[in-house]
Amino acid sequence: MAGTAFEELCMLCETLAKTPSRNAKIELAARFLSKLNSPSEVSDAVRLIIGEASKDFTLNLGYSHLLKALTNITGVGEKGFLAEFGETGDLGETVRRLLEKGRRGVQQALVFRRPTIGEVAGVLREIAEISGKGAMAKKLRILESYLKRLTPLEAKYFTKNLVGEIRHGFGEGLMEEALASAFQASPEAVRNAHMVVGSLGRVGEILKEQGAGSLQSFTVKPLTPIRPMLAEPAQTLREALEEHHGRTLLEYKLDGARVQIHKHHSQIKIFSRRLTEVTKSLPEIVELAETFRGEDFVVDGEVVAVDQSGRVMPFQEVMKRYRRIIGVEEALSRIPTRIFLFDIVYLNGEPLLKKPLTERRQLLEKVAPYEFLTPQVEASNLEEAEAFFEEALKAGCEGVMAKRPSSPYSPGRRGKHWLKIKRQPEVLDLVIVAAQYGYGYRYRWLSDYYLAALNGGGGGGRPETLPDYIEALHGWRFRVVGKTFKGLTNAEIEALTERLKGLALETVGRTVIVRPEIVVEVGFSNIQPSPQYSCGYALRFARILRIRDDKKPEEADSLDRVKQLASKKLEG
DNA sequence: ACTGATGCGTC
DNA sequence: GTCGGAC
DNA sequence: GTCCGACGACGCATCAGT
Repeated sequence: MAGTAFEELCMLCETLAKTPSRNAKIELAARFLSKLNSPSEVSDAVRLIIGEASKDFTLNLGYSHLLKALTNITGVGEKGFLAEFGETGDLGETVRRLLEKGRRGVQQALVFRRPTIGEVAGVLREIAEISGKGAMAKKLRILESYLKRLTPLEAKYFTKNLVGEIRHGFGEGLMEEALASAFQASPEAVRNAHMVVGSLGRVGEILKEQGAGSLQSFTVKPLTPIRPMLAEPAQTLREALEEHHGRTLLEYKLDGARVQIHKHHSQIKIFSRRLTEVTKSLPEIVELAETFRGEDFVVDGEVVAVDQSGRVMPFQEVMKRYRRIIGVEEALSRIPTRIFLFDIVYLNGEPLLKKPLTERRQLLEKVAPYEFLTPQVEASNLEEAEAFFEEALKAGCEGVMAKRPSSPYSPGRRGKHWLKIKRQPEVLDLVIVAAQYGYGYRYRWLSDYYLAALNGGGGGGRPETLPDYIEALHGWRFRVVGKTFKGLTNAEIEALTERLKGLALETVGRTVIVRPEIVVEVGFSNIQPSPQYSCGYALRFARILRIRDDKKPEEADSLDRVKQLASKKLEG
């Protein structure tokens, strides 16, 4: 049977982008999916529609290579490219327009038979599989020749899949619904299968091949990762207690990396939050898991870096271990890690997803020694909760988790069963020294802001990076400590854009350097040592709390204050 | 053998 | 990871 | 309540260029 044209999928996506109603989107996608010919076509289509393809296999092609390829095809330089990009803020749309202008793309495309969905997915897969010496050149050659044979519309969605920005408001959540509708399955069954299988494309394939009934058999099993359960943010402990009807289980929220440890007979595998395998990076955790009781299990936890005395180290430290595959042995002794387990979802042949948390915790305690469990208490009033929260902060945590005692383990879902309560953000008053035009729906606005502290002296070398250049232009009176795009409403961003344009000093690419006049109150979770900013510090999770029109730039916080806060944290 | 650019995955 | 906004 | 899109800093791996 002939495959379905990729062009049809592109037209669906165009329609999805124009359709605001979620139900209508689901209906459109479902109708499309149910028309497809084969399991593999459903799989490919699902991936290409929601941009799962670029996540499923790593292409190692991004903005720069795309620009190179496009320049080779159409002769447009970076300037022309940026000019066109500035019109829409969308890479895929930019490619479409440039090809249309060039005409060459169109005419070439007419020579060829229209590619099918399967062929397009195949090309992406082919690009992903290239590695080794000369890989980038090879990837570029394929990209170029393929862009040439595509129509502008096809090239638009090919590009979107390449860079992983589909931007039609139709993501995983709605695709689950669409698959359910297309193949007469219940959304819960599809969701459940997705949690266990990890890839929606694969779920679609199974649905087409074996029908809705086959989804029932999907459940957690060792050595196959499942999506980890997630938590929803909550502001206060009081809120958490109320949500959980006056009784909640509190746990340390450690600042590390999520791990899922599987044991099957003697084999151990460790998976990350996004289900990539990190077993090789954490040999000491593997060794430890071998000593746990139980033939088969799947446990969930957080791995953190610790110092020689066992104190929890900052997040950056654990990242030096987490995905390392070169020099693991050397790093092993330099940066020891420690595991804190908080859940178990499978034990000796039995899935535990539906069992209440309290029961799972009891089983976990039988599998792993106490010292490897995340500290947990039951709190039934605010005093108990607050005491535990303080204790958690003293131990170097970001805050606590509050979990409903009766809750099941819902893989991949974020809900009120698990709440995370972080400590209050720290606050600084900083100056906006430059701003960058946004992407997607924010492309017309200066939506991303360079934040700077007053300089007490220092700096003044030769500018090497854009932040350096900004600082130099301001006579090194300010030092950039981070960037943020968060915290303002669209209306505020729009208004701020106008103000900033009025303060413009110089434009570099999509960045506008401005007179340092606007002071903003910035909330953040942490100050980290920065290899990127020449002042040596950077804010983590910065967001604007409010614009401080009552403050002059001279009244902003100083870099010295930043340093003080950073060192206080280390002692804390 | 080393460095810088680029991409990806962690939070 | 956080945030605002749309459904 | 749920989903989506817009983007932050950082560390590691890989590849290209020298």
